[in-house]
Amino acid sequence: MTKPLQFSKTLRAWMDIFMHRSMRGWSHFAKSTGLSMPQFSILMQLHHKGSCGMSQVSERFDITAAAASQLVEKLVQAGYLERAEDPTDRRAKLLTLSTNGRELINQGTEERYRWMDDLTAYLSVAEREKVSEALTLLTTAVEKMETVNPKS
Amino acid sequence: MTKPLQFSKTLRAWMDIFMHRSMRGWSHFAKSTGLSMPQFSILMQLHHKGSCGMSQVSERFDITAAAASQLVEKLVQAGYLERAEDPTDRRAKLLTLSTNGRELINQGTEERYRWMDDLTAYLSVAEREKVSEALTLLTTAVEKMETVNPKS
DNA sequence: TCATAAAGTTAAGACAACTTAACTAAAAAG
DNA sequence: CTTTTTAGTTAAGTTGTCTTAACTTTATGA
Repeated sequence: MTKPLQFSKTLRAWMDIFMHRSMRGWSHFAKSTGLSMPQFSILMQLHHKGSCGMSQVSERFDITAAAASQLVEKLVQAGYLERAEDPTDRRAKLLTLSTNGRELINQGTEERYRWMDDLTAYLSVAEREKVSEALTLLTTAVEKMETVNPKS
Repeated sequence: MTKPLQFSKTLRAWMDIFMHRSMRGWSHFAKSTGLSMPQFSILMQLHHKGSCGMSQVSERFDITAAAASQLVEKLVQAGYLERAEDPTDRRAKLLTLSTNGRELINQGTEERYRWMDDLTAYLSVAEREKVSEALTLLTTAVEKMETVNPKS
């Protein structure tokens, strides 16, 4: 057992459930903050990448530089983003989350993760151990994969 | 080891990576089909729930009945959704995915899952086994949780 | 050094997703 | 058997995202 196909099936079953629940929480939270989905997504990207330029934003979301510029402008106005000049290239901008932005994302993350924490109650200690190990395996596997074949 | 806090941390680390990658694939695919995110989300909901009425759509996405009606109308026009009269309540409608709709979602699912399949290459057979077991545990835990405290 | 490319902004307008308001039709309630 | 509630639609108008086009400024390369 646990042939590639079986493995794949398990992954997908989990992913289905997981995605469905995560998305609900995610979009709900975005709405509660008053931010649109595209705006929120940009904050999420910055949360992940740490910082990037305008062009990375337009690439990532497949929109024109103009659209990216306008979305970012709103986020800067709202105080969630800092837009500084890139010292190594004065044409470019360096986008980073502001303290408020970081707080917002952390809070959203918190809410989206809560249901997963609740899962703990439905697992024995031994099961938690197993799950914990397995997810660590997956996490490091993804990291390996990304160093070999980086996509962002 | 594997105290609640540790467990929680592992879950979150995995979730972070997972969400980021999934979302990329998901929104990319939605765009490639020509559907907007709200439209695609409705198809996803139907994929999960099997079928539902108009009011469930407006509840789920926190939009007015009018907005839901208009979005659904487009999806029906595009041939992804069937909108039939509910035999038990002639005011209500029964929304279901059409064959095309189902195909579309399956194809999207396929693409969104591919990177996870690629993960297989970075895990030993023993590791796959562990991960598989763990995800099964998680999946059944969620199912338990949902029967106790249903949210959709 | 001069031309061209690249990063970003701004303005004008297209379009999709929403909203409210006014409606039809069917069910529930009194 | 009226009255009220529920489910959904349609129309008009608002707003936000996105595009193209015309720009400014800085970097690159011939």
